[in-house]
Amino acid sequence: MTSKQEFIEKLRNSRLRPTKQRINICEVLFNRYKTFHFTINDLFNLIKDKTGEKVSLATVYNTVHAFHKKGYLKEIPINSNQTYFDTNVTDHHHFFDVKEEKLIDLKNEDVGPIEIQKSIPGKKIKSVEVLVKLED
Amino acid sequence: MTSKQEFIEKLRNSRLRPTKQRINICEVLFNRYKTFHFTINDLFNLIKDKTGEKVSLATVYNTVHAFHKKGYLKEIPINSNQTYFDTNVTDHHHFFDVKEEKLIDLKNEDVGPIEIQKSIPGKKIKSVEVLVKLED
DNA sequence: TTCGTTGTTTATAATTATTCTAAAGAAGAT
DNA sequence: ATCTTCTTTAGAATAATTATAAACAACGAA
Ligand SMILES: [Mn+2]
Ligand SMILES: [Mn+2]
Ligand SMILES: [Zn+2]
Ligand SMILES: [Zn+2]
Repeated sequence: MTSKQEFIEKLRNSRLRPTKQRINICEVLFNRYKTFHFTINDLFNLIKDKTGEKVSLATVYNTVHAFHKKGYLKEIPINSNQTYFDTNVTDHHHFFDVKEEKLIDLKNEDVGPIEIQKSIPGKKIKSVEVLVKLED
Repeated sequence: MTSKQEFIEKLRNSRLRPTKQRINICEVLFNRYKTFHFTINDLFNLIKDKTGEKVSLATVYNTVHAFHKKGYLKEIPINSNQTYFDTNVTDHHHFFDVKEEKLIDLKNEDVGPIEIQKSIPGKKIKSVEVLVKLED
């Protein structure tokens, strides 16, 4: 996903109007080779840096939540003062470098298949996530 | 762990003075048959309910952090507005019922062994936690 | 293209979990 | 008892996130 046209289509397909702000956010989030792990604040700053245009913090929050809801972003469960998101929405797991406060992808094959043997009546499994904390 | 004397010893062993407040908190946290998953606010309210004595919120925070540092409590990585803690400090994993906002223990045998095949130079693994989100 | 509608952005305020501060109090040692 | 050190506490400060509501932009129909 690389061109502005594609972002516009992507937004249209989700019934999100393709505004200048959302397209800029798409550029920062999705115009990359590698997966991107970020906090709202990371993103907020990168938008200014990479596009030269400022988007209000409220819009960054709104858009990230909209993309999350549409399945374009994944929320990574860690305890931090800030919430982390991930552009890689496939099933995968993470290292979290506690000192650097950085997430690193783990491929499924790096972890192996996880079979949950217990079940709770009336509930079904929504996601299975492994978090591996790293220290020096 | 059941008697007040034991809590006093436990606190002394950790070089934490056995104050009335800390002992009350121990009663609520550790005088139970089953593991206990809680937020600071849960605990704050339970102390009043179960002991009849009020402990200030700041002390609840201080004590939970002290116990966490001493290894008497485990912090559970989930994305929530509040931080969850666990009196079960053994290696184990969790279900998180997203609707009820409740944690449920998973025994290691319910998940199976997890072998991380990837390593990061200069870093070592501190913990491996599986979080299974549940929906209706 | 214009117009009315609906969705979006924004600055700013509100909320809320958590941490900090500093003074009063309690525990421990001598 | 006295001194020191640790602890508790109310309240203030911090900081991430969410809510508000007015200005603005995209859309679709005329
Ligand atoms: Mn979200
Ligand atoms: Mn802690
Ligand atoms: Zn990832
Ligand atoms: Zn547990």
